[in-house]
Amino acid sequence: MSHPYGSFSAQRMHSRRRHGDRGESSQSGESHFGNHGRGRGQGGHPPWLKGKQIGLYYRDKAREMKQKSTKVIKLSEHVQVQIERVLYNSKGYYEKLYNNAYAEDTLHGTLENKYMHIHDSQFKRKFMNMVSGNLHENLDRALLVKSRLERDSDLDKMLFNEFKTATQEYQSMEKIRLKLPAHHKKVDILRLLKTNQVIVISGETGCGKTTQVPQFILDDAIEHRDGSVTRIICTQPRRISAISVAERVAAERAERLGKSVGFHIRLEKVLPRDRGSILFCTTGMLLQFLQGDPALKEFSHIILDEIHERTTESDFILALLKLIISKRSDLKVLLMSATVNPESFSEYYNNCPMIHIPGFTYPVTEYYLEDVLFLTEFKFPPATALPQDHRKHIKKYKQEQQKRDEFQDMIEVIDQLRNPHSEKLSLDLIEQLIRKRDPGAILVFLPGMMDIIKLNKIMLENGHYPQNQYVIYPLHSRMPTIDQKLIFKEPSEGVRKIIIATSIAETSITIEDVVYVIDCGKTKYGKFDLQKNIQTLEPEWVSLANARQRKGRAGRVKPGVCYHLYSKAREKTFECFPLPEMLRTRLEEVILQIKILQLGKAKTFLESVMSPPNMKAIDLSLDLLRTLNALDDEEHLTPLGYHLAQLPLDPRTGKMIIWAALFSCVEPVFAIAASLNFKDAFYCPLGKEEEARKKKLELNMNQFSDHIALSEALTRFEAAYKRSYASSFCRDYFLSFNTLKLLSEMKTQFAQHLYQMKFMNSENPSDVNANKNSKNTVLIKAIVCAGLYPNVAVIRKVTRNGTFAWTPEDGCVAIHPSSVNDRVKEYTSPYITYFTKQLSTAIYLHDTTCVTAPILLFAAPNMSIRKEKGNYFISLPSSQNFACDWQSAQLIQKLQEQFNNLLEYKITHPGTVCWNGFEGDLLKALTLFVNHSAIINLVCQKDEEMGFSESNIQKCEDNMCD
DNA sequence: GAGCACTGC
Repeated sequence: MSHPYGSFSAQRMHSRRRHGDRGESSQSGESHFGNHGRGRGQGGHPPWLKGKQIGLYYRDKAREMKQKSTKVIKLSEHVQVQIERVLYNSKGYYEKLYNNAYAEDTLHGTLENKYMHIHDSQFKRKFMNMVSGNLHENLDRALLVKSRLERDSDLDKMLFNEFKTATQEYQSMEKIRLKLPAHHKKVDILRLLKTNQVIVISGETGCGKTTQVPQFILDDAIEHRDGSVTRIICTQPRRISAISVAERVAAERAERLGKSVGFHIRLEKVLPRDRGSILFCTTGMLLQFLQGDPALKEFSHIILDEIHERTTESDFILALLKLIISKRSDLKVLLMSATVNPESFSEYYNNCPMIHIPGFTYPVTEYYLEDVLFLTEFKFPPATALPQDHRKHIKKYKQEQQKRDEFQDMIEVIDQLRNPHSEKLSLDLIEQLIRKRDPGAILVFLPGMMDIIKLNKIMLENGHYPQNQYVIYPLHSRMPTIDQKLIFKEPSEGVRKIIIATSIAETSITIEDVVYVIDCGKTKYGKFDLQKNIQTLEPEWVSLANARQRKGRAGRVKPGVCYHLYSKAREKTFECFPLPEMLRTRLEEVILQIKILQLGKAKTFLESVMSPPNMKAIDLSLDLLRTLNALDDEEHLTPLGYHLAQLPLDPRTGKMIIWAALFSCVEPVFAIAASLNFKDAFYCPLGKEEEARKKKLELNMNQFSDHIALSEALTRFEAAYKRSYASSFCRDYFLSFNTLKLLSEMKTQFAQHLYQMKFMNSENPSDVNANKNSKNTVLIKAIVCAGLYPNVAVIRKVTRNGTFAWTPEDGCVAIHPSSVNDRVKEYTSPYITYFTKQLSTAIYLHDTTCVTAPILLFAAPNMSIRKEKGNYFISLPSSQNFACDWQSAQLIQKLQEQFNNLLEYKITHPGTVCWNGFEGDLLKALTLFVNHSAIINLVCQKDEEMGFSESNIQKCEDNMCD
């Protein structure tokens, strides 16, 4: 019987001969010239060479040196045999499964033909419906289906009677409700709603719109015996607010959650009764409901709250609701926003009516930088970079004014404002301002963590803030708040509370007793730079809306004071609102949503949102989705895209968990996917940064991987949780208990999804059959790399200032100091894969895993083999090249083809892997391959070609020092 | 030597 890959033998001979040739010539080179150094003084080239020959001699010698330092990929005999065996068995395997229907029919146009090779199954039916449907047909179809909101007169009567027999508790709560400003608008709102399908309600925090408006509607419906056809949904941008608002409303109705009021957020819900009820949920949750209920037949009223925040989710739903209401004339929509520009929402909804609820807050006195400078007599450091004539001008100006003593202070202030430093954040100015305030809690807004750390340090070290008189709380999403409850309480007599916060204190965290707000006027914005094609995070001036929100934080319990640390003139340059999120972020997930809701072409739909994103941004995201094989050339969802669109994950991490299910290693990969998508649980504890870093290094277990550290943290947390010492574990390792708890619950959610998709046999993420390879760290890294591919960088230089790597798109990048791979003495491999790359003070890779060449070859979707001057190279789409042994390269490529076949089959025929058959053997061979300890170096490209010269690294370092 | 803030059947 002839070997199916018999041709390999001949080629092997061929390749050996080629290598032999070079071997001989290099040997002869050595023997001729010995160990001569390069310099002429040491002998240099042989004396008999002349002119051009000398040049050629050095060229060849350089090549020779390069060749010697380049190690070549060559599979060990053992691995070769395994791969060859699998390849032998692969012959005809998928053709048989596909019934030969596959090759010819993929060429023809219609979708039915295109996916003919997929066997009839539940998956195929669902998938075909999805790819061939459109929203209008779906809405028409959905409207024919009977809704739960059918009139039921008995129920109407029952709800009415229940409502009329209000308890004492209800009545006492009602007294408080009647005092809210919203109450005075109750009649107007209900009247407006009767004659209009859509209305806009504006009002500041404290006016009671969020808690009262849904109740106005519900109570009115019940009183008019419409309870059985009323179900109100009210969306909130944050999980916490969905819960707390629901709790508040239930309390006002003297009920427990779950009767007429409930909430639903990811991983947690208390649902109210089906009818005659209000459901508070996160905006993302409504988006999920839309997948199963495109006409929103389950609801009579949709209330979108806080739409002025312009999140991607609320902007998306605003556009989608416009389509839905045209087919559902009985659906009422209420858009609720702060008083910033409610007109824009009205205009977007065909000039629908607006109603304003005045808010109630105590007056807040505002001061600007000029006032603050006057007050503190603060001086900025001298401006050194001022143009000469400018300085002369000031001098002259000052001389003229010198005599007018009464204005001297004012003039000095103006002089200070001319100093360019007045535009920069001055922590010293803030500290002096804090020191001179009268009693009352102070809230300071700063742009980022470094500023919080520095200000905290200044205050602790300058001796003006003794612990018995001051208590300082740094507030940042990545910092543990030492005593979470104390921060909300009034401190004891004679003690001053100072909170140093980021924009987290603008909306997410409310501290009631704040009297003074110090607003530095800057915040960090995450954006997407289309020109440079990179995510950025840089401090910028806040918008007027943010500034107003910050000011409002001072007047919650009594009149307050707000100090803006920018001039009145600077304020004139501020934008009215922050840029809508949809214009700042990548659009892959939005596009997948458009596809799963069957809204047609991404560009067409996105043109209909309030602030349509740039076409280039859409193209970039479409390109990535095609690279990931989630969309095809006609922008249709592929079978993989269909799965990915249903997962509550970004598509790259979604791909990761599907692969993990196939390779039976779900626990660690779920942990990593959850951490990358949600947030990692590592805290940055003030003053204990080094200790925390050591703990993270310990969890990395010498694997050179932040991702492994994330996984290990969750594994140990879960073990600790079972034995009830999770809290102390979190304390010891500087981890967030709440984050880890949520991450752990997300793992279960992923398992449920993959179970429904049939990639797992159990809804339990710890199921043994789904975790056969969970201890295989190299495989975990390989799957992480496959999900993150082509995010690969090559480490080039470790300096005192940091670790620098190279990526094809950006050239020089730096590894973020929080990564376990920052400034490692010796890396196991120069390649690192990463999830987040962000431009701040430098281009940083935030989370990294060191990966070997075999892992990269495994992660890449394809590779090419080329021959150059007698040597063979494997080239990857992510720009790495490896010198290789010809036969090994062939085997690796064939193995990859077989793996791609397996993936395509599995994705179109969801199921778990049978480990005792061909599939199992193939995956085992791949696992063996990624574990191959091939000692392989990067084929040395010239530094200049990589854009990686010494001067470039220097530039990178200089930027960082700024 | 450093990551604004959110969110998902």
